[in-house]
Amino acid sequence: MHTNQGDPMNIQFKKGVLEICVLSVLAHKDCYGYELVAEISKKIDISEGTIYPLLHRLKDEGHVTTYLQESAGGPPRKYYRLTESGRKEEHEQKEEWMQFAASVNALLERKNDAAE
Amino acid sequence: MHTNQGDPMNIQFKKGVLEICVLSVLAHKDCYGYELVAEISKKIDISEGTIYPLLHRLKDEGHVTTYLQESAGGPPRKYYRLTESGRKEEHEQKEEWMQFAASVNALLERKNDAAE
DNA sequence: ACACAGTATCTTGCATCACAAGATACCTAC
DNA sequence: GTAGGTATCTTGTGATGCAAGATACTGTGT
Repeated sequence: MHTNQGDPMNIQFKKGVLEICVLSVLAHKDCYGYELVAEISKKIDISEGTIYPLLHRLKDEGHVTTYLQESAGGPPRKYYRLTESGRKEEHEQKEEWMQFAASVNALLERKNDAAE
Repeated sequence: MHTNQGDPMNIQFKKGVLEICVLSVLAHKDCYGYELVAEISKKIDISEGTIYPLLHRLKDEGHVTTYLQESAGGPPRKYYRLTESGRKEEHEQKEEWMQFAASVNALLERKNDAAE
């Protein structure tokens, strides 16, 4: 798969963020790994070598459960579904991200030294 | 030093972001390391074990130059000043961050599955 | 003189997480 | 059977933030 939109994009920026992205997509609908890569790559480049370990981590932590489902042309798909704990985590991490991004923006957009 | 505002804050979120934060503060005025920690910690918790390696990296990459200056009560301060390359880097990374944050927000704020 | 706190710089070892590259396997079409 | 698209997973590497500590200068209190 290869669905990036040109730029290499700073890898470091993604640290920790891809987890909340996955949780957020799963909050809308159950997905299988390959599908998640395609879905998220519309906005942020992500590779399969990233998604599978991430999904296994989320399962180990009890934030998702899985079920297998046949597919037309290919091996069976492993779907991931958010648990209650996963929904709570999605909400908390989203809040955290929003606050973090706001803090960074406040730092970057300050045009004068005198400010506070 | 200890200037955080309560929360532990997701460490992973900071990866790569602290660099643009440092560049951004230096774009306003020359600073020494200890001062940068205090300045940035108003918004985002950062430790000294992070700032010094980061500043050395920026110097190795030619984005900053340094000069020593006596201080009233304590050892001399090493001030960091942005180079032309540093200003360019500051601008580019800021653009990159803004676009990245916008992409993440777009993913997180999508309320319906049907969207695109 | 001595100890201690505040200021200031720097280093070492550790943890986390994304990625590239590749292995595996299923199915369809040629 | 060979190639390509679908799909999952693993291994090793790299980047970078942190805790903890070492170093050193200055001023204050005893």
